[in-house]
Amino acid sequence: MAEEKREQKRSGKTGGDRVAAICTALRRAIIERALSPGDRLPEDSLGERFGVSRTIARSALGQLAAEGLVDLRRNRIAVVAVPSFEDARDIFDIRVDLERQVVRHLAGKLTEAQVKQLTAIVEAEHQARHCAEGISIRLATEFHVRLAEMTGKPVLIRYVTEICYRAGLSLAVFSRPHSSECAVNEHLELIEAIRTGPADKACALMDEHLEAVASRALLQSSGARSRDLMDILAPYTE
Amino acid sequence: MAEEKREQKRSGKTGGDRVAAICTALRRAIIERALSPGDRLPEDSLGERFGVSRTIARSALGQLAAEGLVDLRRNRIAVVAVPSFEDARDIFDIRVDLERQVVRHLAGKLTEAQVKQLTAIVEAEHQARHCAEGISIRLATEFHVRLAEMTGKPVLIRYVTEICYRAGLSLAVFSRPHSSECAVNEHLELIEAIRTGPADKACALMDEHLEAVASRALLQSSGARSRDLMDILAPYTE
DNA sequence: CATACAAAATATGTATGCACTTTTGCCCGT
DNA sequence: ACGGGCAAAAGTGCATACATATTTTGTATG
Repeated sequence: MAEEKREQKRSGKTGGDRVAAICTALRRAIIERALSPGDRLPEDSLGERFGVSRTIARSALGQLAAEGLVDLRRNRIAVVAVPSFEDARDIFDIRVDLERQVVRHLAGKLTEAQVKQLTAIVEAEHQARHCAEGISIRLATEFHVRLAEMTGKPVLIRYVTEICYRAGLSLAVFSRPHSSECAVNEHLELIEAIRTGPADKACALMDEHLEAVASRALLQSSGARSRDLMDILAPYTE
Repeated sequence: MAEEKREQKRSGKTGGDRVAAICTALRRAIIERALSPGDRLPEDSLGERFGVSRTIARSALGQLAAEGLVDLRRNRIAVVAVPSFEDARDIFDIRVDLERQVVRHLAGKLTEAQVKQLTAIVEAEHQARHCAEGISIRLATEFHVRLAEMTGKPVLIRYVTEICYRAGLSLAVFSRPHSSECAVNEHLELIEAIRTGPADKACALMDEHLEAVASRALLQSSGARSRDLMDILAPYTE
């Protein structure tokens, strides 16, 4: 028992955790807005689509529900979660705290390779800016997740990642298209501040950035685009 | 199959979620230290114990793994998680931020009934102090969870609850017996500060309290009681 | 023509069976 | 005795079957 052997047999065939694969796919579909809040996720369909049984699909849904991305009610079809306005506000409040910790741990300690990696993401973000809305949003999220990963702290990574995805989902509910796209410049400034600046300065910038993202979406949108079919169709009823 | 239907007969068949029931039971067993970090949790045994099939037990384990209380590795028996020292530190760092938010939202806004409810918990904590170590720890955790619940913010409640349980588990690994028991007085002071005091004052007290709990355990223990069998047995190898 | 109601179609909840993996423990060669 | 290896036991991974719950569809009726 003195030694641990790496059992990395996960290539394609069996073994590679299929539940995790489905979770990853769904997370991405959600963050890219291929799936919208409220969209139905029947176990059968998922299983068929991913070539697994309901058992696996169900397990993946359970996992995503634990992450707050999916709403799971007894005997009911799972749906992509629909965060309330209050949820969105709370999610961003927590996000600010968590990411401040990330910045504090990283300030002045980024390696050259890390800076390059982050810059590459922002670059991709910039390129996807006009053609692919969904991709752009995913990359913006990935920027923050990567940042967290650079702390090397598993617990922090996990919570930041989860809260970032939930924030992205919240924005899908409350933000108008394109409202968060000026974030590209802010991301570049963040990299610079974290690389060079003192921790306090960098933290402040991150706070500012996140508050800006939240404000652009949460405050501007006059209290949520009501997803209720009745309200949506109101203007069309003659 | 054994003909035993020992429990779980609530509301006939449609039973309130049995997975959740098992999760609750296990969480409590862990926080009360009836289960220790590293203890094995075979699906069969759990299923038999709770009168359900492996399917349900497995699902519960998945849920707890998502909460960081259980370690789940492929083809291996699930075990109660064993947080590393770094994990424990990170968990407490995050906890401080989250609970500061709780206090900020609650400061000066506690109702009479809420104060009474909290006081009752601390009272029970005090009584359990000498006879039942596990119960005392659970009540201390419950105090913080209840506090979070009083914000009425589902997202915050969820994260605080989870992090409190993980913190409790961490203490099970790193703290010596009885090291966190003077917390009773601190809890009483907290109630008072939140009830009357300004938000900043109350937040500071909460920070202080949590840092104290963490310090008593994490710093005092000379760098973690290494759970590695090799190190543990070092003094015994004659 | 709108509504109520019944029944098919659809989906979830859970147990169980089988294949595969890990662990345990025994047996044998040295 | 001691260690190595092999086979049984124990445990997980996953699909499937069946019971139950929900949703939709179809139809009869006031």
